[in-house]
Amino acid sequence: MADRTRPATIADVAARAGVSQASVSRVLNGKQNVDPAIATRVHAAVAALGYTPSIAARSLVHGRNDTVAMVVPDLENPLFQGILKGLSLAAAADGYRVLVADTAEQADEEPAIAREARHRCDAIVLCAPRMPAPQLRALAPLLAPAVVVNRSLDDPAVPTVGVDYARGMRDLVDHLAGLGHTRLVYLAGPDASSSQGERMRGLRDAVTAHPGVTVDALPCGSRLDDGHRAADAVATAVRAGATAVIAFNDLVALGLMPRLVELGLRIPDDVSVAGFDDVPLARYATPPLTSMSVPRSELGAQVWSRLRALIAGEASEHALLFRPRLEHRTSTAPPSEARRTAGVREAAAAASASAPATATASATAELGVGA
Amino acid sequence: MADRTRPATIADVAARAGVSQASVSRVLNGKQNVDPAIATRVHAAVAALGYTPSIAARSLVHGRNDTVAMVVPDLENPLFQGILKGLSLAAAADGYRVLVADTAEQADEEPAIAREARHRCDAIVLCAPRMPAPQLRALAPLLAPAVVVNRSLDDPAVPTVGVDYARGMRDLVDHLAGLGHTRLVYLAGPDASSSQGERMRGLRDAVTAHPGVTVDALPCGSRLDDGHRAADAVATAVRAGATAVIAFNDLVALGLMPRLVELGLRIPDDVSVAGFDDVPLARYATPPLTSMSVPRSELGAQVWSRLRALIAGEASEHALLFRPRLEHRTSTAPPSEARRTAGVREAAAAASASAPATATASATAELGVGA
DNA sequence: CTGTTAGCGCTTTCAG
DNA sequence: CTGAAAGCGCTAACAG
Repeated sequence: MADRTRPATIADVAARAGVSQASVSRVLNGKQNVDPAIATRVHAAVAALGYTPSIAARSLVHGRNDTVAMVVPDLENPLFQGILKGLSLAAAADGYRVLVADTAEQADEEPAIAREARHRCDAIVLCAPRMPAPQLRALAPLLAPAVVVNRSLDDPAVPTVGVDYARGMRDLVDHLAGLGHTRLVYLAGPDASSSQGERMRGLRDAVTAHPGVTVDALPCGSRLDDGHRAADAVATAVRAGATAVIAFNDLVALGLMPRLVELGLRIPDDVSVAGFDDVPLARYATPPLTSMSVPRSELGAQVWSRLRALIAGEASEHALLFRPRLEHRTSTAPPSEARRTAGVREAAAAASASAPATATASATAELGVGA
Repeated sequence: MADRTRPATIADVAARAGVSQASVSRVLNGKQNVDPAIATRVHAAVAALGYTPSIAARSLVHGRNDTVAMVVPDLENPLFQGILKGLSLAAAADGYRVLVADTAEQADEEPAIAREARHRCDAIVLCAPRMPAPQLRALAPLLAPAVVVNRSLDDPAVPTVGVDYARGMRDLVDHLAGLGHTRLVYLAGPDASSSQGERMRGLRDAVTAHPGVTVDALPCGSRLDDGHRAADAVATAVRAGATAVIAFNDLVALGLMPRLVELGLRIPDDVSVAGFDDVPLARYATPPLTSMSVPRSELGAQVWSRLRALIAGEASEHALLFRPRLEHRTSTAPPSEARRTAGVREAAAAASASAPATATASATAELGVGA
């Protein structure tokens, strides 16, 4: 039937149906009023030839290709995955597809990758937590239509969909303080990460609001391994009187907890642990991990909503910020009375048995009110 | 300088450089020998105009757009993510980008989604574990160039990159049998999943090879929740004498373990638990989860290697199958002597205290030699 | 209502 | 070695 050597073109269909290409185009795009008889013949020809319009040709004419790009630093991060999924599904509902560009954490390559990806698509979603703010501020407008996700940007022309990390941290500290914790440890994320900065801000606000509470920041990272490696330092801090740990995110918390247990600490009896992001596994951790829930998919969906508006030529909407929600689980509880009141703890003794005594105080930074 | 209203075209560059479009094209594509003087002027014009070739126009002429599609049933599955990441990175190294098409588990929509995605790209990667084999066998060739990942397909024209799930299961049972376990429980994945079928095959082989060993298959699923929900049934089986559980994958195992502990069972003292895939979190689970490691990124990289060959017009390579590697961790250990020899167990009593006595025997299927 | 005619921006013969 | 011209496949005026 159909000639399998060369994909059928609109000309083939027109010839076969005995009409002009314009008519075929009209029929296929439901334009104007077309004689039903012609429509029938066109459809028949299309079916017989197995014709499908060339995306490339159509893109050239229309100047768009119904595809949007999303650059992500790491496809394996649950947060970015969720955003991508939400975006992908929402965009698909409008006939758009998503092109992914994993920058493999190469922050310096991001601008180039973003431009290239944008060039192939009608719009772009920037997820670049590590990119210096000035650089992002300069880059984003050049990529328009673009929306920035997971961080803020002071440019009304570039919509933003983010998470109020500062507020989330503040709420988390409120939670811990409410339980009676006064000496907290924070396992910090990558210095370059924008959300890390926002978290620190939230922490400072919290410390100001809770005069009796202190938070020591320990350098850590954003992944499972980082959390695992930070366990010794945390144990040391606990021995020195800390009763709760806030991890940069759930991955860090999840990597941290088992090692803490290995070091002889009980969670939450000896130390409470909280994460951030509320990844699916958090509720199934041992013990179930208290976390600040972030609506990953919804972030992606909202990104699409803004991107679509931009593509349609509408003015950019207001910045959107989701407030994380506390998911209180077993990993956080009031400090034991002994730990709460005394300077010396039973648990500390247990911990010191297996934990190295290496002091990491030099890397520690206590958050002052104005710090 | 550059006119910001309309993107510069090759004609603009040609005019500005005072040469023909053909020359511009030649310079930009490094074709033939071009007069250095002309090249210089072209480059200057390009820079001045901020010119970038139109991807759409180029695609129309070349008949390709340096993009490949990948359809996945669920972007949140760690296995698929890993494959996507590996593919994305490998493809990027050759100047290709990846378009993702999440089918949101709508197996019946897959063919349509796949065709649509393929139509926008030069090739496609099919990850469709739930699609009936006959349907896939019929579809894949129509999508060529295409490669199927994570399952096999009996078509020499369609390359395949998969995981030897049967062998993995076999090896896992060997491991468990070697530890002394004889009564195993298998938490089965979705019936429609091809890898579920392969796992069952491996299980049957194993049972045949180990005369004293039996495996009871319990319907379960492929996600955290599924594992969590299956805990009661597992506890019942343990009370009835089972000493080890093999989960369809790590997600299931990770969801299962905490609930098992809640029900009063100790892992691995009362019951050993093993997963499959070796997701990053497995090693940080409580207890660390024994799993069959699958090279996720490598799968993606190999997929790209095959796809690239196909795009280049080379003959399709032989099917590739990775053999999972055992990662023996704490969650599997020899059964306690008491459990191993006696028909009655101490742990069972503990378990029965909190676990409902509901029998799930009706949903159970023991694997016979020829089953 | 339908056919004709220009392009969309780029590459590529084919002359010169 | 370079320019002119012919498309790639499709859509969108513009006439009829």
